[in-house]
Amino acid sequence: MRARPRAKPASPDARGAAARRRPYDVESLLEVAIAVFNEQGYDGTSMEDLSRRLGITKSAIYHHVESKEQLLRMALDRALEGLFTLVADIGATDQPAIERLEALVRGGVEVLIDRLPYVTLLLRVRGNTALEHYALERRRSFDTIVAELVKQAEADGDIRPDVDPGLTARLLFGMVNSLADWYRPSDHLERSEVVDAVTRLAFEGLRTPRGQPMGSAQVPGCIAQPSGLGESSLLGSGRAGAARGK
Amino acid sequence: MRARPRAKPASPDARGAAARRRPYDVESLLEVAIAVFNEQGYDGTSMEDLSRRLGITKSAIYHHVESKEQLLRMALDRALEGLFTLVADIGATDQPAIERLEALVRGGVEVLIDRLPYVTLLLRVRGNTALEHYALERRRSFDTIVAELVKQAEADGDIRPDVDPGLTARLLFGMVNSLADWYRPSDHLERSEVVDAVTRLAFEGLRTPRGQPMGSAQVPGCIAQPSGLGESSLLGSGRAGAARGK
DNA sequence: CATAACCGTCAGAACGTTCGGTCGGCAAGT
DNA sequence: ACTTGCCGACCGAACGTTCTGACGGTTATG
Repeated sequence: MRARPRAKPASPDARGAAARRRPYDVESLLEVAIAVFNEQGYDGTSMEDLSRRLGITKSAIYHHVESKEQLLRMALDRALEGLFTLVADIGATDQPAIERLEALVRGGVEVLIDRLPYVTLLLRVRGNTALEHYALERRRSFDTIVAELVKQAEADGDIRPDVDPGLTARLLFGMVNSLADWYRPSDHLERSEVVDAVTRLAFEGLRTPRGQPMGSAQVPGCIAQPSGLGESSLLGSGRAGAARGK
Repeated sequence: MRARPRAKPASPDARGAAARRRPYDVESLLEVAIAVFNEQGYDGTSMEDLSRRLGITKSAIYHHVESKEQLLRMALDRALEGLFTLVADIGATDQPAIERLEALVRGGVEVLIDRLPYVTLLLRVRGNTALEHYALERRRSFDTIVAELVKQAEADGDIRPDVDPGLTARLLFGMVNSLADWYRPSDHLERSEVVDAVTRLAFEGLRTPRGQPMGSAQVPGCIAQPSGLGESSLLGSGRAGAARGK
């Protein structure tokens, strides 16, 4: 039943299709592979899935690439390289912590957008294999850098002291990293627009600026919240406009 | 049919182990399964992995559960139920949008923490199967609700108008959802502490409150930023302490 | 109070399928 | 003639799932 010797003229169509398309190299193949990984998850993507998307056979993939894991490794390396280049650039400056932190956030958003597929993959790694474990460790060391910057800025009195620095750092970059879950370059949402939005929200908060109400709704400028300012704004905020309710 | 009375000593060890342990039911099995899913990813977890962790065989799992996917479905349902119960509760009130939004954020953090394993799984779904696609749709409809609340609060003049509402909403819940990536109940980090931290950061920003500097470092209270307030705080903030730079 | 019927729980051994990966060879450009 | 890009056939292992049946405990009956 089995044991079909060898040879065969093969179908000329298949060859033709391969010839007509621009042949793959490692780079173009990687691009597609990572896109599929991000759609279906790394574990959820089989080499056959990849081959189908590439329009070539599984074995053809192995002509360009050593293993499935190598594809992942290349992606993770590019993501990590982007992040650590960023911290190196910022570390070379001598601004105060708060400004370095802001630069880190802005730069973080830029790296995330510029290398979206790579960073997306990095953010989803769970540490199953040795490679993933390594990537996870590097990522953690990046997070530590952020946390220490936050701590320093807090010591400088430049960011609110009523939240734990580690917690702040995680939430801050949690917000940044969430970009990977929804940002698509095709949304014609400018990179700079996102950078500004993140920076504003993170540093100034989403509530209408107290110092200078913009447009309508005037506010008694600069009112001092009753010290425990965040407990609950449901009472005593004295805010007009509350009656609007839809 | 199966009239095989007593006979066969078989292996006493294996049986004994099963008998000595409190037997599994769907609930206890689900708990372990979801923990493993969250460690290794759903696709990265085989039924054999599960059986190893449970201390029973693969076939024994199928005595309690119809399929691997059913385990996922149960988890996703619990996560979604938590989120939509929350929006139902909030929808029943008639507070202004900004306060409902804050309640949604606080409640979102609480749901996420209370049902951490379930929500974590939900947040990692990529829409491969029909089930995942359904979960993804439901999640999207939740996000839409958030976005509309943000839009309304912005129309009320209660949150900053210089950021697109959809963008704001995504970033806001991006921050909330990032909890799933690092929060562990064992960190003895109180739930309420996290809720407050998220709320403060999201609504007031992480910069030291302008209206009322706490502790040291005085700030010229209530200075009016030059209208385009967020462009870059590197210049002109007039902040002292900048000299500290480590 | 014994015992037989029945139940939930699980092991063991398979099922067919799909996995990541290998191999020999063909076609075309240089 | 050699390299580059690829195909089709194939492998052993692992996958999710199913089947048969053994075991301990409960319950109903005599």
